Amino acid sequence: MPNKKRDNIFRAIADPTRREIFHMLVLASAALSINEIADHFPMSRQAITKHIKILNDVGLIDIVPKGRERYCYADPKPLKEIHDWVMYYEKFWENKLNLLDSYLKEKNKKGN
Amino acid sequence: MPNKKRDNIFRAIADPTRREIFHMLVLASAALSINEIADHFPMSRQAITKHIKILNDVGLIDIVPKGRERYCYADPKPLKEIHDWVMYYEKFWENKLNLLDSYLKEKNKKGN
DNA sequence: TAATTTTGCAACCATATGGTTTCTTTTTTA
DNA sequence: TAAAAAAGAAACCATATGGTTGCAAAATTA
Repeated sequence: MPNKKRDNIFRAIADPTRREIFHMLVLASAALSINEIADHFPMSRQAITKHIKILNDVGLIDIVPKGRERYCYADPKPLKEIHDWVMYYEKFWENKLNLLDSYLKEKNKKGN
Repeated sequence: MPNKKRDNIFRAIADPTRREIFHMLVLASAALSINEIADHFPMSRQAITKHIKILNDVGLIDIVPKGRERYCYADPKPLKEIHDWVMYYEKFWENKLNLLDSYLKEKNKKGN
């Protein structure tokens, strides 16, 4: 049973440029237009527009049109999906213990 | 300043098949060989081998060769990178408040 | 109204990605 | 020792991805 929504958000945050756009918007005290965002990146406005569309599709960015501009706002709520996924495994790294460690310890004890 | 290690782990978990392989190994009480893993998926052993290599490269899977087999263990520790990234934004979805919400509220108050 | 600004749309391109198949090597088992 | 099993290596393929450029449309400004 594939979780398309989950897949999409994992994909959305996999790209470093998209994470940077998102981060910029979280830090910004005001909303930023497409051009204002694009100005901070070494690539074309169109490339940024595509990234913004992907972020918007998964709900990480809200867009409010105003005149000829479109103002972008970060919305971190969808990250809860990632949060829930990753927290499931927390106990493992917290313990600093995993199956391999146990295996190697057991192996040493037996001396083979 | 690009964080290559971070980029790689985000990329590694972006693929649903890789997340499933990883999850299978976390749940497994014992280590699993490549073939044992591949048997659970509708694709070829070689495809699975490639996924395992990517997971191994970022440290999410440890591999212990034993005879002609290679046993795989999940190691969730590298997920701390994802955890740290996502936790930065937690306060936002916890608040159920974001810039857009504030903007719209403000807008309503002013009645324009 | 004419020029400028902001954006969208569409075509295009190179490379990355996720998959396949075939063959070889190494190890185990019969 | 011969056959079978596990895995790696390499070539190949279709599509996805991240980028580009050029042009059109809508809104704003001079």
